[in-house]
Order: sequence, then C-alpha cells, then structure tokens
Amino acid sequence: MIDIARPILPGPSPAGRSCPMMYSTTCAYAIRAMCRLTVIRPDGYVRVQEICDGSDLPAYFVAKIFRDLVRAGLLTSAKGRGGGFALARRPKQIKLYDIVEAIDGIKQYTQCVVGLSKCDDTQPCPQHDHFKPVRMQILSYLNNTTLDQMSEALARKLEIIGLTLPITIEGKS
Amino acid sequence: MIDIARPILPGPSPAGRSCPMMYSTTCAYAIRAMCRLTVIRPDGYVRVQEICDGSDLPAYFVAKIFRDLVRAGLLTSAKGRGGGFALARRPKQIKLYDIVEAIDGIKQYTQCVVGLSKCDDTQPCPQHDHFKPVRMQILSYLNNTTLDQMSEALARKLEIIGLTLPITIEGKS
DNA sequence: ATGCCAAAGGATGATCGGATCGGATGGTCG
DNA sequence: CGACCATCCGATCCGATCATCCTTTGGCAT
Repeated sequence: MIDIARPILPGPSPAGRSCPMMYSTTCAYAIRAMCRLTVIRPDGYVRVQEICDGSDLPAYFVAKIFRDLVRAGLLTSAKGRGGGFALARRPKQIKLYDIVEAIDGIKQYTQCVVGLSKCDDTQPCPQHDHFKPVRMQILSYLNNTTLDQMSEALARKLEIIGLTLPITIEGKS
Repeated sequence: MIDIARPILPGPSPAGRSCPMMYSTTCAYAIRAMCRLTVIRPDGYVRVQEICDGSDLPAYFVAKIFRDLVRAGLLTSAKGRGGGFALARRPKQIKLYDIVEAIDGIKQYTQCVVGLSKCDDTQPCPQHDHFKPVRMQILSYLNNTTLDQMSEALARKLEIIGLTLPITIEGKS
C-alpha cells in the first residue's frame, strides 16, 4: 500500500496554521483524485473507491468533491453497475486552473494578498504592487499545467518506485 | 473613516472558499497591523487601539496576535501610560518572511503543494517539479520584502487618497 | 502611595472548512 | 421485472480558526 502521509499535520505548532499555501485541503484532494482517475482510466468511468484505494484520500469526501466537479463540467458521472466518474474532456484539455476555479474559486488570485477587497482603487494595500509578478507567475502556472502533464508525472513516479494503481479495465479490483 | 472591506466575503460562493491565497486571515491582520504601526510611529510605542482605529482591524484580536509577535521577537511591549507595542528592530530589518514565519509558519512553503509530506523522496506528487520555480519566487518575495518597504507603500497610498493615520506623538487620539 | 492606563492571559462563543453517514435516486444487468 | 450497484443529496459531527470579553498584572505619572 502507498504510505502517503496526511496533508498537513495539525500538531502543536507554536507557529503554524494548517492553512495550505495555495490550495485548500479540499482542492488538493480534487487535484490528486483527478490525477489518479486519469492514470487509472483516462477515458472511462472509475469508481470513487477504486481511486481512493491505496491512498489516504477519504472516499466519502472525494465523492462529494467530485459531485462539485460534475456540476462544474469537469467530470461526468454514471450510476449503477459499470458507473463512476469520468473526465468530461481529454486530460490535455483540463487545466489545473479549471480545477482550482471549480473548488477554491479564483477570487483569491485576483484579490489583494492581504485581503483588502479594493486595494487597487482607493484602498491602501502595503504590498499590492510588489506582489503582482508573483501573482502573475502563479496564474501562469495554473493555466499552463494540464491534467495530462500531472497524471503523466504521477504515473512516472509510481513506476519508478515500483507501485501501480489498480488499473482495471472492465474488471473488478 | 476608512471604508476597508472585510478580508474575503463569505458570500454564497458557488465555488470559493474563504481561504486566502497565501496568508491566513490572522497573518494578513498581522501584516496590516504592523504596517500601520510603522507608519504611525516606527520607533516608539503605539497602542493597539490607535492602530486599529479607522480600519476594519479587530482590536481585541490584533492585541492577541501582537502577543504572539512579541514572543516571536518581532515586537516589544510596554504596559501602562505611554505604553503599547513597538517594533523590536528597525523596519528595514523586518522581513515579510519573519511575520509569516511567526504566524503561519513556513512549513507550507517547503512542503508539497498538494499536501504530500514527502513527495520529493519516494512519494509521488503530480506537480512537485513544475511548481518548484513558483515556490522559489514566493520565498524570494517573502525574503526580499521588508516592513520598511510595505509601510512606505502604505504611507504613500494613504497620502494619495488624502487620508492620514492618527499620527500622534505624546498626544492622545 | 495611589490612581489611571495598557498589555497579558484565560475563558468563552461564533463560524467555517473538513469529513462522515444514511437514505434517496436512478441506471445496469441478469 | 427485480436485484444490485454507484452516484446523489441532505443532515450532521468535529476540530481549528476567528473573534470577543473580562479579569489580572504591571508600569507610569501625579
């Protein structure tokens, strides 16, 4: 089994909140789960359980997240035997940006870093100008990274360490 | 009074969590409050109330945050009349990195973006490699931005829009 | 010394995101 | 048709974060 540690340890943390740097925990789950789905079967339905097996991804929660992704148009779903979730588009056509937009929204990437909603107009913001290039690079990263690339990277790494996801076609686990 | 909107509107948000992009809400408060402190009086004690007046900064909460910053060695404090909080070092010597480290911690900037604690060793991570340059730029931003610069920018913007912080020396509000 | 003042600290409540569960819905296959 | 299967949906629990209040501590000035 894959020994993937928990997202961010709560811990005692004299200094350190559990807030991730860029993605919410939910969004990180979404990204990882979609990558695994793509690796397992990029063009067919995959059950949630199949995706989460052998990882620390919480199946119930991933199912809920996937529902949101269906509404967002990134996934399709099918009930009943042989059902599950499938990509709505080709992996190359799904950008990291799309996933983040669907789950976390993109307001935070257009808003002020320190949380002032109108720092570019009349509201003073201590770092708006300096931060702009950083923000640009992040957005560029989100826009230029595709599910195709990410799942490719994941597959390669899994191969290197000698692990395989439960790749099954028309079969059961 | 300054009409500074709340950090991130909760709202109905079909897609969007209230989690800021990089800093926790608490950390954003810390940054803004320290900037205001610096603008008001960079080399003396300033009362919390004085800092928060005319802003949306929650005074009680800022007071609590400042306590942590005292423990972290970024601020000093003095009780009684004429007391308050003061910078422990010159504004040029205080990096944005220091504030973030004290409040949010820096684990998130060294960890994997998708939350895998050991993605660089044996754990597969779908985007570790591609994200590296982005992370580098963010860290560089945090390390090269000083309180001096930020408060300077804040002061300039306040001036442009014709607002002044309650700058009082030895006086009362 | 005494009174005012401001931070220190603890206790508490509100809110939100993360996570779980049970039943409803609807499709598939025999 | 009817049993099974997997998503869908709502309700809910939990913990951390955010925020407030009140009491205590200690320093300054008169």
